[in-house]
Amino acid sequence: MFSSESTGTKGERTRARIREVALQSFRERGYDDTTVRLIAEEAGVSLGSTNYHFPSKNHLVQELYLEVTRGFRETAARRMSGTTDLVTRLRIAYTTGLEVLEPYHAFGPGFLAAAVSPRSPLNPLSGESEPALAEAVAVFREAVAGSARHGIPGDIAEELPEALTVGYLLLALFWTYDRSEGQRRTRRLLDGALALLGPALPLLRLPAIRRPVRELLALVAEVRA
Amino acid sequence: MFSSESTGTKGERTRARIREVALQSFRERGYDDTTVRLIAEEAGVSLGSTNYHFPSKNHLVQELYLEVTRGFRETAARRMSGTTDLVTRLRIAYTTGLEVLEPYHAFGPGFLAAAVSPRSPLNPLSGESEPALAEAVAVFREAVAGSARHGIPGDIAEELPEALTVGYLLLALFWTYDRSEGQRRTRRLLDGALALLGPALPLLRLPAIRRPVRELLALVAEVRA
DNA sequence: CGCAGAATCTGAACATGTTCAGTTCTGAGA
DNA sequence: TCTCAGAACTGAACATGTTCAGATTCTGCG
Repeated sequence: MFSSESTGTKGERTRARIREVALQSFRERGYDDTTVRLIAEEAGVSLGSTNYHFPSKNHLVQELYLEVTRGFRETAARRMSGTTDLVTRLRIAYTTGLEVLEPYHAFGPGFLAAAVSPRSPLNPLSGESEPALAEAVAVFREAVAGSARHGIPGDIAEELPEALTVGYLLLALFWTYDRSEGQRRTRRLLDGALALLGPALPLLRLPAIRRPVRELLALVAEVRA
Repeated sequence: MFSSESTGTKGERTRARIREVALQSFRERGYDDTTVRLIAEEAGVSLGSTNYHFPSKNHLVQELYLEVTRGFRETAARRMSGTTDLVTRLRIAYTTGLEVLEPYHAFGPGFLAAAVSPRSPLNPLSGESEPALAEAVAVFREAVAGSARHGIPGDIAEELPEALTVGYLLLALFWTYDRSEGQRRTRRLLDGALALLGPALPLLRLPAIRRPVRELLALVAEVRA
């Protein structure tokens, strides 16, 4: 509520008001039921005004992304500070990542449909989402950086944060589809993957494993919309 | 062109004509530039008529799916018949899967956006896509069934085809994002994954590996929109 | 053949995101 | 205080997918 206070130019205030009304509506009504006309009405501006401040409806969701990923980063960083074990830190990162998405699960499909197209500015991998994506990558970079004795070869460790972030996006994709109570299945998927990570890490010392893994990580890390 | 011949009831003929015009347009113009009004005009029917025969635009893409996956199954089956090595068979299956998608790469984003939402009938994992998905699962079931001495524990082999199909969908997702010439990067991703599969298969005999893998496969195999 | 009911078809109307030509307002400098 | 360029805003118009009440055509039966 404070951000729509009377600070900045008139334009900035209007923009903030639209932003706030939109985010509130996305949270309450989801993506589809939040129409641009509704936002305009609740913000007390005309239809055209929303498009003056935000080029498209998707740009408004972008603002939501940013808010969510910022919370992600802060919470995850705080929680990870207690341990230096890589797998444990990753578990915290992923679990927190699912937690911040929680309030939006009911609306997952709507957001997902708008988000997944490579052309959409809403796509987490698109250039316009870069700030939000950067927050997520930072979480995993910290997760890796703060861990000790994980014995991961340097060249692989370097690509890891980006690849782990893609992993988070895939986990979120699974989560969107997951209709089990409390998204229990997604948790199990995460548990299984992490359980595999422990025994698998030492294998990275074998060239027959390390070489393809490095190649895969590089490809995945570079994926961009 | 034969399917719009004068066979069946009048309704069936109109339906076939609409279907044909739509598929042709999807191939030429992609998803977005194929408007329902355009289809109606080219098929010589009214706007409402298309919605009488196909409840929505997405249902028309469903028809395209089916045609593509049928080609996928036929071609893959023919090509796999020469070998019994699991990894080789999988390579053939996945490579063929990418090949049948080839003509649509330019329009990937449009189709993808329409397809990915769990609510969309267009979603490969939705109930309405079941026939198309079944064709794909059949490809991978055959790939596994026709291979010899792969040494995969029975309980895991059972879930494998469904999980491999999800793998194909993810590969297609990566492919959609892949803007490298001829989607070279996707091929490399596939190569890397398959290179990992060879050395990894024997590890399935270790309980610490097998247990989480089985859990993961089960979760992934059951994913439905 | 004639007719009733079902199948098929029609086009206007609606909701929604987006565009844009034009209008109003704001604030810095004279 | 006055001016005016640019910022901010407006609402009509457009494109598109979908819906629906009604018109038209077809089909089988007497």
